[in-house]
This record gives sequence, C-alpha cells and structure tokens, in this order.
Amino acid sequence: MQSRLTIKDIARLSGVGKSTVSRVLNNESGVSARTRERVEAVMQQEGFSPSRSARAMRGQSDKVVAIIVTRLDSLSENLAVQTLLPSLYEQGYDPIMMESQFSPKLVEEHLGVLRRRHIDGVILFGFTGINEKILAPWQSTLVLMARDAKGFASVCYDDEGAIDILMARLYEQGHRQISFLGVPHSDVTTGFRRHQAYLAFCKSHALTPNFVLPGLAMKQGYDHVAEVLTPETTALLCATDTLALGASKYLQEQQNSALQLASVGSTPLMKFLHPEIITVDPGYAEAGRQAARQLIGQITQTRDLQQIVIPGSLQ
Amino acid sequence: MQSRLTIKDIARLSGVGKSTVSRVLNNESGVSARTRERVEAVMQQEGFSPSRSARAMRGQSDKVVAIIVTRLDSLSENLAVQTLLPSLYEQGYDPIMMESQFSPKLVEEHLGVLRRRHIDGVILFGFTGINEKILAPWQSTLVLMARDAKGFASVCYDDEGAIDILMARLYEQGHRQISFLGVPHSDVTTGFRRHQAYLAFCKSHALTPNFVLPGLAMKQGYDHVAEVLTPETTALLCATDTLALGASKYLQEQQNSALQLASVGSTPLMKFLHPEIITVDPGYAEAGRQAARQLIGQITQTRDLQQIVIPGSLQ
DNA sequence: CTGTTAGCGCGTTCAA
DNA sequence: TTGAACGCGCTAACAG
Repeated sequence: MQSRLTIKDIARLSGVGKSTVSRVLNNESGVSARTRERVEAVMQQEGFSPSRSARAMRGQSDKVVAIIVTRLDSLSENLAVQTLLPSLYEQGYDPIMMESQFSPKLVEEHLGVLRRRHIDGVILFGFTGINEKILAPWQSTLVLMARDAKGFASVCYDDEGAIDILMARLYEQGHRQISFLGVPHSDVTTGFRRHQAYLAFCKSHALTPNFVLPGLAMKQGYDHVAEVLTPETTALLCATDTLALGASKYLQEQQNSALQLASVGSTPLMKFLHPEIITVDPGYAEAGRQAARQLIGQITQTRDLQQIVIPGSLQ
Repeated sequence: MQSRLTIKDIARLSGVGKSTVSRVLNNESGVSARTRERVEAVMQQEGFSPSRSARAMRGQSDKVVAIIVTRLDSLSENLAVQTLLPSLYEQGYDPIMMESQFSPKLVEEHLGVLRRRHIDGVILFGFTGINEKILAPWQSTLVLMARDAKGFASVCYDDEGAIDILMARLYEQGHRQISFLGVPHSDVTTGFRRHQAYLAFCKSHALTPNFVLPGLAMKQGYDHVAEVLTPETTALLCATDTLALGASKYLQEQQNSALQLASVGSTPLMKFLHPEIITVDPGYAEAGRQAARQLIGQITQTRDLQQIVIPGSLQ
C-alpha cells in the first residue's frame, strides 16, 4: 500500500521527537497538552496508523485470536460467533477462523498452526473426542465453549436448566407422556446432561421416560423419532433444534400434527420453519459476549480461569 | 509464552551466523547441503518457529487477509468459505472474519479497520448497495464474491447458466407452466440476471412467464409464492434455496405437493429437508478455491485482476 | 558458500 | 516535559 508513514515522519511533521509521538500514541502521561494536541492533529490529518507488526515485535501480543468452530454452518455456534466477533474487534483483537469438523485431529493440526503463529488466545467450540492433553499447553489462553474441563476456562450452556424449563412448560400444558430425542452420553453436555435432566424431571413428576439417543444429526432425528412414539405420547422433547428439525420432517410426512414438540435451541431458521415448537434459547449471544470477555481478561492477566454458565430462556 | 527462541539462538546452537539461519528458513539458495541440514535439524529439534511480526516488519506482508461475509449463517457463503479457509491456510495466510449484515455502512467501517491494520487482502461477499467508491482503494487487493464490478477481480456464479439448466430440466420433464420466484433487480446477480435468464428461456420456448420478485428472505418466499400460483402452474423455479425453503413451507401448509420445485443453491439443509426439489449447485466450493487462488495471486503480484465465473451443475 | 553489518517501526530506558 | 540512543527478530547488502 501507500500507508508508509512512520512515527518518525509524524515526529518530523509535528516538530517533536519520535518518543513523544510514541507516548501520544499510547496515551501515556508526561506529555504537555499542547504537544499532545499538535501531534494528534498531525496524525489525524495524515491518517497515520502505527505498524502492528512493529508494535507486536516490541511488546508481545499481536492481538490476534483464533476461533475454532466445529462447523461453519452450525446454527447455534453461528449465533455465538455473531456476538463474539464484534466483542473482539471492540477490544482491538482480530479473530481468525478455523473449522474443526468435529475432528480431534483437525483441532490438533489447527492448534499447531496457531502455536507457530504465536497467537494470543483461542476460543474453541468443544465436542466429543477432544483430547485434553492436546489442549494442555493452551490452558491459560483458551476458552472452551459449550463444554467444560478441569483447569480450563469455559462458557457453557445450562443444559439441565434448559431441559427443566421445557419439561415444566410441557407439564404445565398438561402433557404426561413426554418422549425424549437426544444424543449419546459420550457427548457430556448435549448428550449426558440433557438426558439426565429429562430423567430427573420424569422421576420427580412421576412420568414414564421414553427416550432414544441417536446423535446430533438431523437425519438421526428423522430416522429414530418413530422409536419413541407410542399412541399415548403427546409431546416430544428434543435435545437440539437440529434433531427437532429432523423429527419435524418425519412427523410432517406422517401427517402427525397432534404432537407438541419442544427443543433446546432457538435459531432463526427454527423459528421460521416451526414457530409452533416450544424452544429455549440457551443464550448463544450472551455466551459470545462472555467468551470474548473471558478470553481477553485471561490474555491481559486481569481475569482468572472461570467456568461460566449461561442461563437459558424460554422463547 | 515459552517459544522465545530466535534465529540468533538457532545460529548459536548450530554454530553458524544468523543470516545463514535466515537463508535456510526462506529456502534460499547459496547454502551448502550439510549446513542446511544441520540448521534444519536444530530448528526441528528446538521446535523453532520464526516471529511473524519480525518478518512482517522486514518484508511488508504479514500474511493476513480478511473475509467479509454478509451473514455468518448464510448457507451458500458458508459453503464457499468452507473451502476458502483451507486454501488460504495452505498458503500461510490467516483469514480474519467479519460480517457485513448487508450493511454498506458496516462494510465501510470494517474496511477502515482493515486499512489501519495493513491487511494484505480482502475477500468480500457482495450485495446490493455497496458503494464502489469505498472499494476503490482496495482495487488491487480485493476479490469480490458473487458479484462483479469494473476494475475488480471477482468470482461469480453463472446465474444465467444455472437458471438455464433448471429450466431445461423442468421443460424436459414436460412442464410448460413454470412460475418464477425471485429477487428484485436492484440485486444485479441473484435478482436481475436470474430473472432475465428465466424470461429468456420462456421466450425461446414459447412459455408464458409468471413471476414475482419479493426479495432474498425465506419469509418473502413464504409470503409471496401464492401470487404466482395458478391452477395451471405445474412447476416453480426459485432464484435461491432460501426462497425455495420459504415457498416449500407455504406449499406444505396448503397440502400442495403436486408442484415441482426447482432452485439454485444446493445446500445440505436443502437436500435434507427437500430432496424432491431439483437443484443446481452454483459451485460454491470451487468458488472458494478460485477466490483464494485469485487473491493470493494478486497479493504476490503473479496474477492480474480476473473476473472468474464458476459453472453450475445439476444435482 | 558464509559471517558481519545495517536497518525496518516501534517502545523503552536514560539524560537533559 | 522531552529527545537521543538502544534493541526487539528478522532480512538484505556487503564483505570475506
């Protein structure tokens, strides 16, 4: 480009020394108001912006963080990232994006790239199968999303709370035969915790549980929903909106519109295609905000590792 | 972090001068095989990786590019980005992501940030309303996606071709009353071009056009599809998969399953929810690859501005 | 072929 | 309050 001005140029143009310009740049004290003003005017006028690489070299941080999502087209992660990005930019951090595709191996490769790149921090959307040993070197500069792990900062959704809210709502509407479509326990949060919460509610309200845990994919919801439908079933709770979408498709095909559906995850697509489904927003937006805050806090050493849980809300 | 080794250290450890290390690092000629091996061994062993900021300062490029998508949850853009990212990483470029939300103002702000950041290049997913004057400073380091503009490199989809393929298919299936659900002409590619191609096909095959151009949103497809349905209509062509999704929902609600739908855009979601819809894949993946190639080519001065058109393919 | 020297743009002493 | 000098890690120009 042409942006070849340096602090030296600014110094010359405003008739001061380079260090004074540096001081103004960093809002350091010890510069007379008059001088400061003059320098700032010149900088403004020349459209000066300091070289990132040069500052990075002197200091340590080049203010770049990475966001590793499982999939770019994950509806829920998108909602979190959507607030994450502005939050990071606000603080002068540039987020670079990577996709893990649910592959621990890819995560490892990505982290390798990031290490060589001397990145400042990582926000990692968790999934089943990640080896925590790989994450160990990042303990102090990593925020885990949608998952928690000992010794790591994390931002999680309130899995139990979300299920509770939905079950309570269904119960309140009079439903007593509520089936559950979920995810295997190998997935601790979306799988195990949500299922447990379902079972707990059933137990405390004397309901008979009826569930199946096929997996995360839409097609799995479609393929397996029939297994939990009895003639008495009046409601179906889905662990994720993706599963709900799959189940809905099946029910539509079966002309079954009597069943009340409910699911965790309140994405725009969901709300448009199936407004009749009762949903809980796990707080994706808030999760993004918190994650940014947490990560930057860690990087700047002003915040210790926290395990944050975002409360969900009925939509 | 701990990765505090510098080329000086490597030089000392392998008993050579720093410039030799530098030469090895950059694969420059003029280093004896033996020396090179020795240095490489030490680097390997110590897990050395050069400081990006330092190299960036010496050279010019810090090998960071930006990708500005309209929305993180755009299904089509996601598919392009999904191949874009690996292509960029492969060449050692780090992509930072931004979201324009279809707001020209936001694009302008983002470009401002990027200018101050001395970014190497930008991949911008185009939309209606972007002021080309704002883009002017980026002419040589910008690749426009899904849109073309004089003096800018671009990667476009073959709008006319895609519509042609779909229309030909429908025609071949015997359909003679084909309605069109599209986007206003203010959108040059998705709007104007696709509509024109529809009209052209109708004309050349003596079909009576019947269309409405509400917009890009799913809800607009839902709300306006009824306007182009006559008792004689046997097929409906949608300019985008999003519109098709909206239209499908309406048709489902009306219990109308006789109508054959077709649309541009073959996203996984679409294929799952409505496999019965005939689709053309505009070549999102290929577009991502090409865009990366084009941008890096421009940055490294080995490629001049090109307007690339990706051919679509019936799915 | 290889080591030495001189900066790149900036922050950080240290005198003035 | 300010400026001059030094060095960050690296590449480039110049010796040897």
